Amino acid sequence: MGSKESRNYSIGELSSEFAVTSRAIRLYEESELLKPGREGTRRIYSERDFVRLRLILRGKRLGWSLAEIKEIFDLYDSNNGEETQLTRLLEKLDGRREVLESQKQDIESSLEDLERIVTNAQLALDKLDVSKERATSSRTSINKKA
Amino acid sequence: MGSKESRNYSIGELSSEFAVTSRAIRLYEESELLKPGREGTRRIYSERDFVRLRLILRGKRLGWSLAEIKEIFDLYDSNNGEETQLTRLLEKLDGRREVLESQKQDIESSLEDLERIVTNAQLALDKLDVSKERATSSRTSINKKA
DNA sequence: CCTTACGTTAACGTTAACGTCAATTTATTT
DNA sequence: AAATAAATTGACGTTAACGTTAACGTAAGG
Repeated sequence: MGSKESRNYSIGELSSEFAVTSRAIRLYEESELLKPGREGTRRIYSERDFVRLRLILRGKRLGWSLAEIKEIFDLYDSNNGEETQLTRLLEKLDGRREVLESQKQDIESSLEDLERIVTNAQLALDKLDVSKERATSSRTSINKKA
Repeated sequence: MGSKESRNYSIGELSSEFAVTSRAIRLYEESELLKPGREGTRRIYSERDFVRLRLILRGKRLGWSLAEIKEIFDLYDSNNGEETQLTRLLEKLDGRREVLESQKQDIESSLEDLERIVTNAQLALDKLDVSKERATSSRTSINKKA
């Protein structure tokens, strides 16, 4: 059971894989988001760390702070099967879901705004093109007639 | 034409309306995101400022920096109808759209993750409840038989 | 006139999230 | 063994986005 052939990673590998500096990765450890093992003095990252780093960066792209990300990790980790903990977990998760949903709504509003602006700009641009076309209509019309 | 009965706002009104400090609002001005008029020394905000403030806060909820938000505003404002500007505007807008779309994807991945965790927690909780129910089955079964 | 509420500028403080050395150690290649 | 590459631990610097405090102005109400 539980014998996943899991690779290990050096800090440099993670760094280049995810395009973050090693400084950042160490900071994430200091912030208790990653807990790499040691091989002597060197950090040795497991598959779990790999996954977590991906989650961290995804969180960052959504504008979350390291503290918020840690809260989620802790939440998930503290799942010890006790009813109180489970209930609390569910509550917290629901809170997060709400935030995500409203964030999604913000994005959709933004996309709508963008689209309106794009449409207007396109319209303005088309008008300009039409003017130009008229300005060169002699050549153009010949082509059209042919 | 163009005679929209537009209200004006004091900094305090905006502050309480959007639940941000006046300090923040002044900072947004300093960052050239808002350009309120003056009535003597006091700032007087127009409907346009009102709308922009809403946009600013939406941007912030999406994790954007004030500089990024300003870039968008500038972009939008610089729409002078020249072809080069229009083209540039469209390019930039497309860039923004890509970011928004990928951000949306991040959110959906997060929501999926959440749902998986919730499902598991629910399952674990249900099992606990079932155990409890068995423990009190005498009373329960009477009710069911009746 | 005095108080109260609201607003102003200016300046310093703070926190988060890193960047940037510097000095040293460890591992690998030649 | 010597050189090179990759890591390590401090420690200090930096930027963004405000918070906080001080010292003062202004307008309204009692």
